[in-house]
Amino acid sequence: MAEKIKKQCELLPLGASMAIVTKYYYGALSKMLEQIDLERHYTTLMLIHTTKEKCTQQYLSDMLHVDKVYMVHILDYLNKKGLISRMTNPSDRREHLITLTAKGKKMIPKIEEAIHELNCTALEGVSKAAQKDFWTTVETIMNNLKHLPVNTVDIKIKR
Amino acid sequence: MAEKIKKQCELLPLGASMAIVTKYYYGALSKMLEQIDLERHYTTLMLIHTTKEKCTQQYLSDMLHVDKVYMVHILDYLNKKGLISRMTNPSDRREHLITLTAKGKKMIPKIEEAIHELNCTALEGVSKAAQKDFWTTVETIMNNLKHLPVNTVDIKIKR
DNA sequence: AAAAATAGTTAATAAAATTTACTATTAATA
DNA sequence: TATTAATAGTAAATTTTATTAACTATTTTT
Repeated sequence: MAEKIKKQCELLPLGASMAIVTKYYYGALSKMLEQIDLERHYTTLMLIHTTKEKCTQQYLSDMLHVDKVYMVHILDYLNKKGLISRMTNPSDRREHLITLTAKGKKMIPKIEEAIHELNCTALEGVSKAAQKDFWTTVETIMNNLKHLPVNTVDIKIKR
Repeated sequence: MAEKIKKQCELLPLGASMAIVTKYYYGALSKMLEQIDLERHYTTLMLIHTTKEKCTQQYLSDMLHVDKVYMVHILDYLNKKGLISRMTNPSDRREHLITLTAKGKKMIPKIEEAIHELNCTALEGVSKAAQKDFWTTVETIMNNLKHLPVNTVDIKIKR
């Protein structure tokens, strides 16, 4: 009978490798950006900058897969730094539209540059074709995992 | 002059995508394993099981890229659950060798199965060749980022 | 023998994330 | 149209994850 050989990467959680890459990446990014007056939440700031959509807090939460409660905290932080402002959407007063302040906009190029540079560093030695395949696989993985049940049960209590 | 077109994935941190995959993955894994009496740190337990190396706390910290201080906390948790034991290495009494208890060993198959299943789910629709390329790229990224300076300065004070 | 390095721990703190319960507003529906 | 349900965001409390500094014990280096 043939031995059933399992590779290390099949047995260790795929998520573990992703977590390690994430740690390395953000560790390096915050080191690269230590000269600017912002220690955290570069990604949120960049998303506010790059999005063409109506930028509500819920939108940011959905895009970054962060709970809206924590998003409040992130935006409070960015707001305290004077980088963003919240404005009630007059056509739907539940929504707060998030925009960059002048100070926030001024900070974008440096962050943009650091991200671009770090992305390039990370993918050094990976051919353009392999990079494309990599992103395709990442997207497939996301789609495969997206709709699996998770442990955050949301029981509605009838009052 | 040619426009310099930047793709979304070039501007948004690569780490952001990795973070999202990580979240999805562990969310699904802990859902799959909600029937066992262990809510966290599946990866650490699996690594203790799979490693052929001398399994010290420092080794686990290095492999999972978790600070040794936090590793103490993780192992305290696993120990409280009765899944691991610590034993001083007689040939180097600084080291504590970590092993699974009988209870710990008994838990492995279910975790192993869940990880294998979830890894397969995650990579569904990705050809074997593309999977191999994916892992190669992940490893390249890790190596490219591994030695970059990070923000955790470690100043030794002369006494 | 003294100094430096390594493995692990403790306590304190900070950051990230979650839970529950809430207000305000809009959409659905009976 | 009045009630109910859903959505967007907030507040407070708590838990989990991670970091920092200071420490003991042991081994290695000089």
